[in-house]
Amino acid sequence: MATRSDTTLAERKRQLVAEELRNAALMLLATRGFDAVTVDDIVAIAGMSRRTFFRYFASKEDVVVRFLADMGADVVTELAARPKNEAPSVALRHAIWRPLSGCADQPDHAERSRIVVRLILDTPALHARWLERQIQWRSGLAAELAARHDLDPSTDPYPQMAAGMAMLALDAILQQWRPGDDEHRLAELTDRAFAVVAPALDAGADKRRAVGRAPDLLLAP
Amino acid sequence: MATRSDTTLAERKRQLVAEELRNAALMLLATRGFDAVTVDDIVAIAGMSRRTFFRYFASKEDVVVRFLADMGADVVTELAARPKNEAPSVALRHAIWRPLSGCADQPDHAERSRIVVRLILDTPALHARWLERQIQWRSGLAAELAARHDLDPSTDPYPQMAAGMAMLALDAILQQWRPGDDEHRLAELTDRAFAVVAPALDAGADKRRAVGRAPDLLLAP
DNA sequence: CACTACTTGACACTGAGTGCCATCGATAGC
DNA sequence: GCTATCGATGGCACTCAGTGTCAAGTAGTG
Repeated sequence: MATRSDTTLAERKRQLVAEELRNAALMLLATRGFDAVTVDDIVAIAGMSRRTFFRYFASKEDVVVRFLADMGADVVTELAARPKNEAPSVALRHAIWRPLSGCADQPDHAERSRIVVRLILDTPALHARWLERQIQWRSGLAAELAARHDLDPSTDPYPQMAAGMAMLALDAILQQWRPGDDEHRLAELTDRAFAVVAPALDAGADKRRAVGRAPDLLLAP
Repeated sequence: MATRSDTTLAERKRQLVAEELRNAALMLLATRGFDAVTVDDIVAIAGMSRRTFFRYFASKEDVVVRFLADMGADVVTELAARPKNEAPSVALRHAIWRPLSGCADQPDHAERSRIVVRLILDTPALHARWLERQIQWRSGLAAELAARHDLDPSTDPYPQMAAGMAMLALDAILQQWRPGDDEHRLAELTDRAFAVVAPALDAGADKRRAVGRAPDLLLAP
């Protein structure tokens, strides 16, 4: 039996080590830039061996991306918790907002997150891994959306694309996140981003949606 | 002065070498899988040195991704060529369709392309690079869209997100591309994917679009 | 104390990617 | 016809990411 809820002593020790490594990594990467830092540099600061680093993180990119990766699970669970009759644009907007509000409430934690976001968006290698993560979330969101609206995800492109539009909104928000932005400003960015995709999100969720009215189809009707 | 248009002899020789390397690479990668093939394997088949490979391709991923990368430029130029008053959903649909129809007209070339697409979508490392490329196209498309509709891309999230939606559609199309699909089937997939995002594409392009009607905003009006 | 499970560090190894230099072949100028 | 030059190539050595393996240390448990 575990001593407390589900975190054993060993578990907490592991998290401590991981956090130590992450702190050292983020500090170096944010100041010197991604390519100018080697794993040896990181473990030298953290006072551990190179091998230990790779026991905790799958790659150098992983340290950075995982810092924001927990967001993904939050988004999916938040979407699942939204009322079933809610419009997709509203449910997804609140789902995306969940981790953002979590970032924004403590200013120091928010600033740290913002710096990591900038590092990711400005470093091609990190950006690629970040998008890879997003795809996993997208699949989770798509499955949830398909269930909510009783759609077949293997034939209907709506769930995947709706989830993708939520990710586009997230990207747009993070892209415009400026230093010193408070929670109010982030909420404003979120509302604006979702205003763009909302028409598609809400038009497509309905099974009896009107197709074929589109002009100039590649396939003549 | 060049002997013919803009391709010198040396230029054509370079392209020939690149094609030889690409053929060897694609053949091996498609049969054995991405991780099971080393660059040494590739150059052994192509009969060249390891060093030469990296003079033509920036990375192992690059060989595969560049095979489809020329699509990007086509899409942007096609969008620029569409009539200025055309609805965004129509213009973008035809822009995306351009490289797809180019793929689909010769069955053998189409099948080769389809296999490469599957390899990319099924290999995480390749998928990440593929998305990295898409980001570049997205910026190009966004710039073109901003110009078409006289929007300021630094403040208005529409151009970037609209370009992103076009990429989502492209992803959905490629994801559903099955063996033996002819041009007609690809056109059908394209129409269906764009039917999903069209409402947002066409609602957002208009400067005087209605915002604030969205229910349950994060910011109370 | 002995046993077990887990973590760590050290070493060696593969493979990607880069810098450097010697060489070869084609072309231009004498 | 000879040579200087330029670009492409190959070979070599190097850095760095990432992995497998093994020995040692450090808990908890009987």
